[in-house]
Amino acid sequence: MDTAKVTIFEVAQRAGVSIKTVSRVINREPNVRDATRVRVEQAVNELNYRPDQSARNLASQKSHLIGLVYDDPAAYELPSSGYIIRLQEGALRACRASMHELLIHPCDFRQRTVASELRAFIRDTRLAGVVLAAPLSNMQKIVRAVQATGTPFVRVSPGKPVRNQPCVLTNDREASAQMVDHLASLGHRRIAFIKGDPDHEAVRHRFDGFVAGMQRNGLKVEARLVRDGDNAFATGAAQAQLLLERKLRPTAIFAANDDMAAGILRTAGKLGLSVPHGLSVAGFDDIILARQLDPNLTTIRQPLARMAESAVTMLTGNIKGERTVLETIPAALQIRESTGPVSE
Amino acid sequence: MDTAKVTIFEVAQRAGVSIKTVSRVINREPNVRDATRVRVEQAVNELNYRPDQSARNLASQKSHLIGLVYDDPAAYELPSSGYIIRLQEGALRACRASMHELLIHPCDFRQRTVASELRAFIRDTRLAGVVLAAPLSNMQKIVRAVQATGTPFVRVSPGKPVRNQPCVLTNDREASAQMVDHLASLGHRRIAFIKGDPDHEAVRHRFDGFVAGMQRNGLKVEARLVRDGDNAFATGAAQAQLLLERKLRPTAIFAANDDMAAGILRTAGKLGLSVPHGLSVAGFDDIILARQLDPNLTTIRQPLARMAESAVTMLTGNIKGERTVLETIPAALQIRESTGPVSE
DNA sequence: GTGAAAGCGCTAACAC
DNA sequence: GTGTTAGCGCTTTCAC
Repeated sequence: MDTAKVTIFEVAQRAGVSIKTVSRVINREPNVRDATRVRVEQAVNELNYRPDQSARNLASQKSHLIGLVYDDPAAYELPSSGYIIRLQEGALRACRASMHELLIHPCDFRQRTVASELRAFIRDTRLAGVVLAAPLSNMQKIVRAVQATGTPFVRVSPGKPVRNQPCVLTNDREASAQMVDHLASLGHRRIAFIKGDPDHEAVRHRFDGFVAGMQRNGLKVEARLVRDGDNAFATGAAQAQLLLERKLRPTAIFAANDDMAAGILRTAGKLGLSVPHGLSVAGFDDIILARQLDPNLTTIRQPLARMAESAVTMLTGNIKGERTVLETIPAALQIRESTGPVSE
Repeated sequence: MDTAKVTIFEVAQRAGVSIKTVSRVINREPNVRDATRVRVEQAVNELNYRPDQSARNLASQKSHLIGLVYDDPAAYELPSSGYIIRLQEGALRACRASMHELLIHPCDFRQRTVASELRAFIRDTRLAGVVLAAPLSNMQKIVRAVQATGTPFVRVSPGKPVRNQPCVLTNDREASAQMVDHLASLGHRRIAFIKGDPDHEAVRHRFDGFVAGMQRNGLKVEARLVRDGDNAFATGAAQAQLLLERKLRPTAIFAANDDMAAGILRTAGKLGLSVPHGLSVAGFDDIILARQLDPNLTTIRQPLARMAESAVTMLTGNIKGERTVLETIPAALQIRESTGPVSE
């Protein structure tokens, strides 16, 4: 197919310039006369020349590899696949645009050795940059380990910014508050909330947003209507059972994630309570299942793909001198069938 | 954090050997006395030396990168995320075991330029090997493009083997037949089948397996009970509607994939037909949704992770001289709630 | 604007 | 068994 590999020398020779000039053209460096540039480009095309990445990497001491680091789903249940795929989708988009390649690196934060393992990975691969996804991006032990390598990195996190740690955020707290606005506008006043896994900082913000939303709508957060959860379907189902057994039951339940919201729907079904007529249900994440449930789940969609895309762009852009250190991409309410007006 | 990078020279000096010996130790080459090896390893540890991948890549003309190539899900609906994640999971497992890194590369086979785009990718990254997943692995135009690069590759395919094309297979045809065995053992005789997307070779085998299964159980394949499909939920729902409107309706419907099977369940629900008492439903793929449906879906699970793992192992193993060219990993029936005895 | 020379840190081939 | 000598194909530095 290809004949022997064509190197920068052949190109230089054909274009009648030195290899350095070819190098300049390839790397879009300044200080090349237009005419020269054109000649070189022509030679590149004619010879079908492609620079050898290994050689560039060695000489320049960096690679064109972006690492995407996220929590290892093998340890989770499979719903996390949607989360990961969307991150990858965005990261890949940005990688293609900037001629980088994407290396995926799930890692288990429950393991003692994460930090050193991550350090080794980054060092061995000489990554051009690292994208650190939640929940890892909210664990300072891990972020610091990455930071210590000196490799550019960006946190992708629905959380709070941290000094000196480049980050792509989303306004999940505000989005939660907006969900309360939505429920309030439908006439709901007794709104229950099922919290998420307390280990996930990002998920905690959702409760904060709920509280903020209740307050700004003049509604009272009743302690009994706020339940602990752990992000699992079963917990959503169980807590919903407890909430709906009450004499004065909530007219709406907002769960910190979709899995638990799905559990709520199941319980409502079992209790013969129609949704949304007898009960409104809202979730958070917009997992694939959300649109497959009956009724479709009203939820909040984090712009994961766009966040990851933006993170990679920050990484590959920074190299050329631009500097973005913080960016916020808004989450969007997905109003669907599981929320409706109160009917009492 | 790290001080100046330590190179093979420092290690050699400290161990009192030449750099070549260090290189031998690192690459586990033979011809090193044990005592020497130990001294070198000690020096490596003391200095915390890590070989520079870029340098090795350049010198050895190959990288430690494995490319995982699959159809771009952006063009599909999101259920494919489970498929991709499982492939990645297995590939990553094997990569970690052999000290390789995984580069993911979704690509859209509907695009005219796939072949050349893939070629450029493989060439530019100097991959150590390529794993080609279905449906791409069943498209000869694409397989040949990969083959032409000279880079080792393995097809991951629930399909038929092709001469000179290393492949990890699964017995999906036989698994489909086994599903018919299962249904037949429950007393079903009028079993309908909804075919998949005719463009996907792998999905066609499922129909073949259905026919084989019917025959070996002495059952007749009724043309009217075999419906065309395209892998989509909506199609499953629509075809189920047609099938269930018949005066002599099937007691079981077997769909070529889970999405369509989910559609069947929906239709059955609408028609007030209880599953499995009034109708048995079986799918293929074991997507995440399969266990979330009510009733849980009986289906067939392709061992995707193990297939991808095996593919990467073939790739990294071959390099050391071993040669496996074909491997078959069996798919397993997942008998759940959606199939049960006929009740007529 | 352009070029010459000097590496980047390793592996390969062959000598010892 | 072990060492020596050349590169791998590029980028960098600095001269012109």
